Amino acid sequence: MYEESVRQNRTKNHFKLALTELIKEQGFYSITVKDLVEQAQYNRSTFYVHYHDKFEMADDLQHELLHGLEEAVQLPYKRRRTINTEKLNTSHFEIISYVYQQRFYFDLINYDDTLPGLHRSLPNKFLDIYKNYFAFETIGDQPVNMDYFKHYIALGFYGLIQSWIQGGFQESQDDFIHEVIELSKTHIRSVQYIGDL
Amino acid sequence: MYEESVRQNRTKNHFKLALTELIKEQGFYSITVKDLVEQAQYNRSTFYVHYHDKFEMADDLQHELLHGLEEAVQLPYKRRRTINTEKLNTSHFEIISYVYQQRFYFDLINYDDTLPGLHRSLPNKFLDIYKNYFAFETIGDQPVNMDYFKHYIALGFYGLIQSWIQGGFQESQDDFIHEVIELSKTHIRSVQYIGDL
DNA sequence: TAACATTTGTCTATTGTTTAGACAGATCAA
DNA sequence: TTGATCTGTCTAAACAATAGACAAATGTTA
Repeated sequence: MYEESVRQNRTKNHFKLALTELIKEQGFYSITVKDLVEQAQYNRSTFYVHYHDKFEMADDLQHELLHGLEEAVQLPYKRRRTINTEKLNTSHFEIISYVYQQRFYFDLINYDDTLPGLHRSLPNKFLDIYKNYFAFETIGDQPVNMDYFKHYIALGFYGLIQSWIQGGFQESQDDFIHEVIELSKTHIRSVQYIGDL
Repeated sequence: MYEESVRQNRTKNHFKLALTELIKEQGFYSITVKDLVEQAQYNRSTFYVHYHDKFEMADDLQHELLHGLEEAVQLPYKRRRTINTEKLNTSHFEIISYVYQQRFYFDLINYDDTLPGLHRSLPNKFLDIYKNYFAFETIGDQPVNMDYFKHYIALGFYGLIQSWIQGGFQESQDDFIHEVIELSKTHIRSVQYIGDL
């Protein structure tokens, strides 16, 4: 496994930024490598040093974003917020924080001709996270189909994030968190993060 | 006069970004070169390749911003907005556009311990611009002290920009432009841009 | 104020990224 | 079908970024 140097990452980040800008302007499909290097202000050779083609690059960006979400969930409690977390666990804050911090990129879900596969992979990542990192307790003794339940919760949370993104992040991060808490009080009362047990 | 390469400018921009972030975090005075290179993720040697010290760098950033304002005024009419410009000339739109586009940097006026001299140089630049690029017609036949008048108009416009910045750009660019137009209807009816004559 | 630690500014040699330019083949548009 | 543009690959050369050392200046603490 090769480590990527700081310099290489810097260059790749410039390309990712350029790609995102161009997707918003003209859509993914019509973008050429020439467009990319002009936007990013690099030589065409430089692009090929880092990527084989624009699809590899799009994958790289997409994986980075999805991986970032997963990492956010696993963050230790250092960065815990000074907010009443009675009903919402820390991981949810970290996810929201990460999305907001990377909002320029997550904004890509507002476009149709965007990172290939993003519209499927992003909700799927939320599902994954709920499957792998969260445990639930049922309230009362009525039996629940846990698989359905996780789908329900995961996609519900994704829906909230989605509407926040689609609204152009009108609400501040803190306002949004409060909204989510209010909603969770009525609907996801039983969520428990494994790390909390 | 040496031309700076694209690569050099890219590096300098990273440093300028880092400087701005650090000013907002800890103020200008206490920033060391070490802090800067850590924030910008460069080697300390690299900093000294581009700048003699942090003051030279701060000057560079400050001049870039002021110069950008002046260039905005001189922009041709290509980028003219599709808005009713009856009462406000194109240059005002360009200034507002530039400030918004560079809002991360102009935000620096909200800090006390910031780019040295910025709190004087910025309003002065507005004055300069009014002196050098705008001509006025007096309405009616009462004589007006033109020097006073330009100070009045220039600082007034700066005040509007300032409160927009200080409010964290709450209003959208278009909303703000409309506000300015409304105000200008009552107060700066006689402004004429030389290029418009 | 003495001792210690940190930061500064300058310098060299080395590393490694970015570059220009060429090429044949693929794709696009008229 | 022709001409134009874009692709992917490859070189050698240009150049920016780096590690590391140094003496001097500055800051900190006892």
